[in-house]
Amino acid sequence: MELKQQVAVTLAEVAEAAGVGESTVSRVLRNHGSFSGKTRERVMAAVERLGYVPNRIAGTLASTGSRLVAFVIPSLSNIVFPDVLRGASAVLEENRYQAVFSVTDYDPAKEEELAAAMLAWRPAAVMLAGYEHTEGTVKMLRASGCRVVELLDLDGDALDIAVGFSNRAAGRESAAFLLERGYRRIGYVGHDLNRDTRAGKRFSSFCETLEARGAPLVAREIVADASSVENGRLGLQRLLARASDLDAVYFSNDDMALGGYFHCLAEGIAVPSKLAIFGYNGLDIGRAMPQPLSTIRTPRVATGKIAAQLVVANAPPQTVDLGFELIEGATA
Amino acid sequence: MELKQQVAVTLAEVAEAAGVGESTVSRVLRNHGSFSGKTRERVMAAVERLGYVPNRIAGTLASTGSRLVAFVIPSLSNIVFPDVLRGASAVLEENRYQAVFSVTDYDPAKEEELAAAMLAWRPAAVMLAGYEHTEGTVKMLRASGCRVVELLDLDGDALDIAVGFSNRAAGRESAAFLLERGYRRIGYVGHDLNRDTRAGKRFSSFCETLEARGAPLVAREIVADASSVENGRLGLQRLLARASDLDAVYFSNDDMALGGYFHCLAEGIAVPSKLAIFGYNGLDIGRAMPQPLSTIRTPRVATGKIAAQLVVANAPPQTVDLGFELIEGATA
DNA sequence: GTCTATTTTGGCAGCGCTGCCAACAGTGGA
DNA sequence: TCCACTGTTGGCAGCGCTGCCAAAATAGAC
Repeated sequence: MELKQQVAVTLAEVAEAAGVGESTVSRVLRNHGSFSGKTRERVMAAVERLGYVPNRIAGTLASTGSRLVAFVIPSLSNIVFPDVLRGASAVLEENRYQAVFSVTDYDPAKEEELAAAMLAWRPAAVMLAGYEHTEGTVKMLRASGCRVVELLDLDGDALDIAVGFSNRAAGRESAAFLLERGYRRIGYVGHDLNRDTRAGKRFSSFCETLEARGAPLVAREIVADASSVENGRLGLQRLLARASDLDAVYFSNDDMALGGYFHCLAEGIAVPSKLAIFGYNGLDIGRAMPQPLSTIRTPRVATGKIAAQLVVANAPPQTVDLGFELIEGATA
Repeated sequence: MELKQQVAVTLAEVAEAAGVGESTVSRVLRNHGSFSGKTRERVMAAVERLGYVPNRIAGTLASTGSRLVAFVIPSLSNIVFPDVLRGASAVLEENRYQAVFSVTDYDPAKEEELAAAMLAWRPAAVMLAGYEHTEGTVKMLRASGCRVVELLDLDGDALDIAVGFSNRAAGRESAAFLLERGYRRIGYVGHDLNRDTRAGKRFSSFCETLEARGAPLVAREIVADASSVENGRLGLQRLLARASDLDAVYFSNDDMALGGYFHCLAEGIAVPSKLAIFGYNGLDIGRAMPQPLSTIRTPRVATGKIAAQLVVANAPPQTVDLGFELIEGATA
């Protein structure tokens, strides 16, 4: 196929071809320092002619900071994280930063391992989900000297920068909403809470609110693996098998809720008159449903965007609460 | 907050602390070359004590190849690409490779720009979606000497490695399926085809097949922006407003199809007796619908996985057809 | 035309690591 | 005891770039 010309063109070769010094080429290419217009042209011509592509590895080593931003995220199946990446990547690309990522699969030990691997690239910042990290991870991040951004959670103490919203508040407001609508026999269908600690926080504050108002959770069904539409459907089916007289169900997220809604459609359970459904995330799909999903819309893309902006601007340590929005749909 | 100890620990410091030479530390850490057990222990103790994190930037510069794999993908909203990343990232992490990505937003010019930025990191491989690249991109990739993997499309000529399936075949089989089921007045609802060239290929071979069998496409509706459930719903609504007597609609993907299904639910259009719906992608959500979605399941995760494996193994140039599976759901 | 202020330029020492090579042990056999 | 061998080890020259500094060129002032 193509012949691998392993030997890439170097700065020195460009300098020679343009008949100038290396540092001059470097200055021209980075548009930094001073040089004459004539020099600039000659350098650019040589760059063009040789097809020179600067070596950022060398550049980063020689200068101080890298323009890499490392994302250590729990999952790519849960749309939340692609959304965050999407918000961040636009800002990063504009500012000529590069996004690197790895996926922990919600495993703190793996997070530690991957964070270490990331730090080896000396990134400008490391972005992580939430506050629950191993001691080792925290120690490493602290010692690294690079910026740390914790995303999508505000219920805890930030290491450096935190951007997101309160999951506890989300759980609380969801409960309050259902109670205000008059639901009293409320159930829950969720996915693995030990791993997804943010879902766990929502659930526990949801339950606390219900109890405080005298209508404690009636039943719950936790599916073993990750959240999905199918698991939501299955979860609701199982929950109703055990507690058929529920009047509302809170789901760990919109995917699960959609599954629950499908179950109701398939079984002819009237929503919300017979059973109300409430989700979490505010995915676009919820708006397109025959009955718009009642849920909480979270600022996922904005979280990524703001996080990236703060990193690019090298902002001081801070916590940014982007809030969330309760969507009064037609399912609860 | 945390004090930034900008000065990271270096190999030399570890060597000094352990009372050995730099190369010895390097050998121990990479488990490469020979060294005694005693030396190993002393080195590891020093590493632990100082909290040393190797600098991969320097390592990569000094050695030949980098362990970076660059993904230049069109979108993160379309679940297809997170799925591919997911498949790849597991393999890459196992092999201590690092994934870097950027998002082109389906813009070839942006792809060129971003590919150039990626090449500056001297990645081991660049992964791109499909075959449609600018001349500049192709030239750059060829000259770079790094592996190039083109994903999710096989209808064209590969630069180096290609992994995916034929979108034309997918369009053809979708058409054949609908025709065999007896549908004759078929419409199409899709999203921006100029940008998503793979959707364009599916559509054109779909139409060709219909025509060849004497039942040309009756009507089509192309929504302006990206695919989404809402756009699918809206698209079908508009399409039916113009052509109310269709008996089947082919959607550009499952998101769009789901939107169409929701429209039917909301309007009381019986599926599939009054109107059949056919999608593309085989998302999990389709299985959980009250009526499972008829669609084509594409090997998205596997595409990422195989691509990563080939890169890790430094396999020779090749084209891998992973095929796809037609799902006979209940909507067509 | 001289002299100073300013702009433009090149040389070169690193950045932290790897890879090569030479030096230095141990080990067993003669 | 000496020799050849295998197993360990350290020194040091880069990898390709940036940043500093001094030198050279140019411009401006008189």
